[in-house]
Amino acid sequence: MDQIPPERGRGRPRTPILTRRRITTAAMDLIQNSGYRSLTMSALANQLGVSASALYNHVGSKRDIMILVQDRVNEEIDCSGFESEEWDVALENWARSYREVYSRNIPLIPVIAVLPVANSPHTLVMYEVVTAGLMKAGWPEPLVVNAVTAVESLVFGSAYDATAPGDIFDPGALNELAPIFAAAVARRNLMLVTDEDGEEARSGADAAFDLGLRCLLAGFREELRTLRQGVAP
Amino acid sequence: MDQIPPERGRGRPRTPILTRRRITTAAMDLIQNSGYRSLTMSALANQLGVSASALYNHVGSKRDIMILVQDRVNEEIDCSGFESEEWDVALENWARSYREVYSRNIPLIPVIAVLPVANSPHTLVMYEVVTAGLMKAGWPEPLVVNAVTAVESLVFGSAYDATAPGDIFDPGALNELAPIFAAAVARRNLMLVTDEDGEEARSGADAAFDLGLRCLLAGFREELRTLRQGVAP
DNA sequence: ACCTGAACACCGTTCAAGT
DNA sequence: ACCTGAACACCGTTCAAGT
Repeated sequence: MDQIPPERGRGRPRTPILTRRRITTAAMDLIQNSGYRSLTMSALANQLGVSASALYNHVGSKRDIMILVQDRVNEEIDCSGFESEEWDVALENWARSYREVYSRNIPLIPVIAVLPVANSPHTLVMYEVVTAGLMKAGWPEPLVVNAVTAVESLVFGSAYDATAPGDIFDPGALNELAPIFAAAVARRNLMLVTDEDGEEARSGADAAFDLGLRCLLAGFREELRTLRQGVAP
Repeated sequence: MDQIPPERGRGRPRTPILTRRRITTAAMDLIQNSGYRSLTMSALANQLGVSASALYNHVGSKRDIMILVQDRVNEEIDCSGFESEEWDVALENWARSYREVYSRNIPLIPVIAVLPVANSPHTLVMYEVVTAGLMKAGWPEPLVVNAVTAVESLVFGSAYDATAPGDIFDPGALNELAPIFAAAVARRNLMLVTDEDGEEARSGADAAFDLGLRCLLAGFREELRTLRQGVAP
């Protein structure tokens, strides 16, 4: 089936030093060790023992590398709940894992959010698992993609939030511009440390995500119930 | 009350060419006319008839300018619903306006999402209106900030989504990796053009945001109802 | 086909020098 | 105090030249 490609020219074929796989792995290592800020074409080339211009024999741009990284990162998202759990529990677990992964990979969000899913195999497999799980649970086919997208939107927004400084809502010197808001922020912060069942203090971002996800899922359940009763047009 | 500041040195005080206000306005003009990509320090300086280094007498960095722009952009968000409407209707209108504004200002999202609200007067006023509206409607004080944050997270994620290409979910050549997902995407697309009450085709991103916002608000209403009945610990 | 090294066209930012 | 002009330390990307 696989034919040995005909050799063009006279030289023997040489095994290339670089492959897209190796470039992706090196990029992941670099990110893991020194963060996205240090992922530059020359740093990446240096890590691979190669000159920066050599990378352009295998990828078209730095954005291409981000896309490769993104597909690999999506493998870390846990979809296992859809095998055994109820759809709403599975969806919640998936959303939590999704948020955790992207709060560690914030610079990927502008990339993935606008990126066609074609050519991203692991991403597609993830969507397949989630879609199949929802449809098996009786979700109507035309709504599934919208529901998944809505959860993703909440996840991306919340991932940003998770990386924000804890005092992001402190009004500071402009306190008198927003007294009611300032009081609510203070009350929220108090709540976070003295949570009834909480030995451990949660962050405001976590509490907001918890509330949002819980209410979104409650709304989903209600939506499904309404649709099943059948609404006459 | 306002005293004329004492003159230091011998020179008479000169009126500066540049102010933070003027810089912000020029930045907004530049963005409006040629987009965020063309907002560079030298282009901005050029627009103001000044050299790039002069800007650093008034702002510490380009990020500072983004923050000034962001506070001005937030003025465009419509909060008027909280004056007259029910809290859920007002919150929905606010979220829709918020998303519309930020889908035109995507590059601000990474800035605002992580930005302390202090020193952003218009942003604070917005939060004040929303918070006051929710609390007047009976929302418990410790939950208000979390609810607002959850809506914002959905809004930011959906704003990204709104700028994505329409065929973002087409599996392309990897179709066989995700057959169930591919079918659901096709079915969704069909739904969009043949919507029962829709003369006008909506985008998938709009449909997803509609579903997400509707369900989130339904969940909020249920949460409030439950809290009002009082749950004994 | 694949890699090197030099060069290009930008960035944001700094700083001595002027007034 | 505020602006200029030159310079700095980077970026991603291109391209002729080598093998």
